[in-house]
Amino acid sequence: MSSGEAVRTDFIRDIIDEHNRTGRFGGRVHTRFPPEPNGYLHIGHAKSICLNFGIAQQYGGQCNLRFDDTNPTKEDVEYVDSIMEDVRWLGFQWDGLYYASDYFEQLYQWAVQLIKAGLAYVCDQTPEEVRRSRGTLTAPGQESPYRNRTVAENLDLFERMRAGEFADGSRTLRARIDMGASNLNLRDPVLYRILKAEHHRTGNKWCIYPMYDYAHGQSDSLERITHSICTLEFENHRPLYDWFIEALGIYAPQQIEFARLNLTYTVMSKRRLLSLVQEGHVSGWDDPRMPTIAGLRRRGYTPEGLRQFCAVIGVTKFNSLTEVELLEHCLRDDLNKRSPRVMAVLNPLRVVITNYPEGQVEQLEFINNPEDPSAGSRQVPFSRVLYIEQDDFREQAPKKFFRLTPGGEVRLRWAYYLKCNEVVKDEAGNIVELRCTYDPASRGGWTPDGRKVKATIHWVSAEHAVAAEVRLYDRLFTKEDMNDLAEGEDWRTHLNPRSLTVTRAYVEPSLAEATPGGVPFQFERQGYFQLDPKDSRPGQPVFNRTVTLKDSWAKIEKKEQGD
RNA sequence: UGGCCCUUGGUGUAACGGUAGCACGAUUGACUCUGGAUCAAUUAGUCUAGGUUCAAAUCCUAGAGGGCCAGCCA
Repeated sequence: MSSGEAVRTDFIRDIIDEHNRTGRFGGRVHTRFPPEPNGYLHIGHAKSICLNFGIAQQYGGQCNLRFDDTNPTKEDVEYVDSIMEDVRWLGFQWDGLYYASDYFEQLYQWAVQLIKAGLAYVCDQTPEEVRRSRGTLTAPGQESPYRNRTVAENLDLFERMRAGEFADGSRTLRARIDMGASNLNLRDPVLYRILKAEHHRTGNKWCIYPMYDYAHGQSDSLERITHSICTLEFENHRPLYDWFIEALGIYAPQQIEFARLNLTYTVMSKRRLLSLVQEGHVSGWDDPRMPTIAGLRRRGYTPEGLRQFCAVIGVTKFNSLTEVELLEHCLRDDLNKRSPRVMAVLNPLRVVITNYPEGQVEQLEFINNPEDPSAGSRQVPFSRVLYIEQDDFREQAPKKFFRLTPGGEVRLRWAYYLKCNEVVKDEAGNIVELRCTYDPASRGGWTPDGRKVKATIHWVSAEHAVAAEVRLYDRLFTKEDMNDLAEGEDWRTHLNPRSLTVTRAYVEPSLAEATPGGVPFQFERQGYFQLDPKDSRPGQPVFNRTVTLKDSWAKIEKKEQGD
């Protein structure tokens, strides 16, 4: 972690400090990040990753990466690979790499131990019967008629479950706890179910698979995890987590729960993200509009920016909704320092400088990054025909608009003063060209008479420009809180139809040599852009807009129109 | 309806019985060859009601509001 990222304290670190004071774990700190490989990681996982790996770093401890792969019907190696890539890209390296499936045999032996202790039994109830006998939030459940089978019978049945003698769903192994418990997780939870499915790592070795509750705590225990940090929805599971550890008489980690990240204008549930991909609302898990790590990476987000964001949002038990503006702030803050400034005209308007000699080309010096003098400068060609941004010219200038207007003068960035003399239109009345004059004495952007212009606009030389595709992204959804939907309302109805805009842009010649994965660029006055790693081709660059620059003109214009 | 958890400006958080602070956002101004960046200022808060205490955002009780739980998902 770089030095700029402050280590904050939070209630979890407070608990760890307390444990260190009392010596509960002998001063040891060992966390783990335990994703299920059933989807791509998203920015909510980044919060968890930064928390778990960050704590390990801060306390001189360790952090494991463990795949919680106990449900073969939903998991896949594609996800395993993407998860490892994402964790590394975020800047973390795990100490131990494990899979819950590594522990299947041990978990089985522990189940036998529970059966022998009279704490688990094989149940023949159908899923429907189990549901009916579980009771409700207010009423206790009824005990299963199979609850009092003998140890010998349970042992025999459980062994035959493993041997594949029974059909999927026909039997389960259940813990013998309390059907009247107010915490429903304690009403004889299922430990093992029969699932004749091929597992991405163990193949067909097993046809019974442990449930999350039965596998997770014991996996933590085996890895000598000290602090098992998870999200709030597992709070009700902690008594069960502790029950297994206690019943088995094994090493006891401490589970601690925190609130997951929610962001405005996006969805974070794996189910919804999967739907977006499968239903084609986005191009894939790494679509730059997705809140996935892969999507954010492709869009141009940096690990530093993401880590800073995770540091700034903090960790609490309060179910919050973080404004996406905070994320964007963290990104701009990082990008601003490191991005070379370049010229790109997104919506080109042709400008002919009538008093500039035909065929003449000048090389003008551009500062690469005013924030970073060591970034140096470069040469950019200037000639008689340029492209400027359509938005930078208004035939009828609104109030407070001080870019180019008929008869008005602006500065071309690092070049000359430019005055508009004539507007050329097509039959339909569209502006197709501006005929302008420049002031030869203003070379470099200053005039000897010291007269001022109110605006500086960007441009590219038409003859030298490189055509590029530029993809502009907006929020994926138009609704701020996607967890706050009306009864029966389909979340898809809030998809933003304008979340992607593609433009045919002209960029300065130096960008022809840009390579994917290289430095991010700031297109002056527009935003930060990164080459698309999938669709960009040499000579045919495709740029993704990572985030816009703050645009105070847009704000003024909106306000003026509102008045 | 039962259990568990949560509640500090618009948003995210800090304050560990003793001055309610920071960041984002918003607004205003300064500066500027990016209407960018930077800098400065302003804005705005302890869910309610009781109680304990010299003193409560903090402890207690009740209420209100929110979250999670009735998968052989995690």
